[in-house]
Amino acid sequence: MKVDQEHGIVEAHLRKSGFRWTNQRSLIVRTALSSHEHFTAEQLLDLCRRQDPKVSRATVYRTLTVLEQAGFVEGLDTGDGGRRFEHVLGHDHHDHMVCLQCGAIFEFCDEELERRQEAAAKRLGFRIARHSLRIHGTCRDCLRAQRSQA
Amino acid sequence: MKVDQEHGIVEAHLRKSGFRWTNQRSLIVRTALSSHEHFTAEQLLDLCRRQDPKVSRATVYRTLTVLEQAGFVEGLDTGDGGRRFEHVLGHDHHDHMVCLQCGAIFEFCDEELERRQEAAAKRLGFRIARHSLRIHGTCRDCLRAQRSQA
DNA sequence: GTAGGTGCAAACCTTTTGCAGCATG
DNA sequence: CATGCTGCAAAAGGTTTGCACCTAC
Repeated sequence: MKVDQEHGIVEAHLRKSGFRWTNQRSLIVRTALSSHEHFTAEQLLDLCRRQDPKVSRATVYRTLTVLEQAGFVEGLDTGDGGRRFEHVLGHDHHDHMVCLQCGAIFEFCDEELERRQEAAAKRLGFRIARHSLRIHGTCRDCLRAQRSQA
Repeated sequence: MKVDQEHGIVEAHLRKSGFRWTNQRSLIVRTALSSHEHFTAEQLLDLCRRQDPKVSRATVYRTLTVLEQAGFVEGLDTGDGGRRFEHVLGHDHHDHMVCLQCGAIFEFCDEELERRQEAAAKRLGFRIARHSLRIHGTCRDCLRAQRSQA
């Protein structure tokens, strides 16, 4: 199964980087990889606790930090002070549109956008580590709902 | 002076929108307009308190909300849970590169980037309210410092 | 055996809110 | 003079940290 394979990749990478591979990390990684949504730290904690009720919040946060630095997970600000995470393994890079009405997140991708960002960075002598393009607005469904109400 | 003029524009707009024009709002707006940096709410509070030590934190936040909704100010997540604001009056829209080493923020602008975002939104039937493109990485100066150290 | 990781609870930081009093229109 | 705004202090929400114990290597 895909999750098992990716789980193995993460394990190998973290071990090679000198991290210990604990039961908690294994569980958190597996849970994150199985989660196809954009999840909050709190949601991930809940999911993990279904398997092992005594996983601590701190460990989930600490593990998310490790995973984010290793590049397996990406966090994106939701604009209201919170963050959502998504795993990146096996996904192509994409950007996000966030509906301010219903909170839905849509993914999209545009190669040209990427290229122009790189060009802009080069112009300034800046080395890109990551980038985040978020478009906030109203999604098709909410627009439709608004119109039918009016 | 430019700040006075912009201050007048904000005042007129808010009055017209049914908001009251209080001493506090006047002070906060003037201070924000005079601040050419990307400031945090707390920094703005400090600056205001130099003029009037009893301005409250709540009023600064409430005023920032009003200004943001009116489109005079834009907030951007710093990725660490905080936000920085900038005033928008008289500035063209631009995006940001944030140096992860030194925290410096660089502005850049690319019309084609804007157009392609609009095209992507149109494809999904999404109406854009605002968007935020942040590129994280290492700035020219920090890269140079790294190299000279090595 | 010894780093490094974990769980707990408390601390932290930024932002929001309830409420009584005040000032604007 | 009524409503909207302010200041205060407390609450809220998300995340981090100190510390004693535990466990992978």
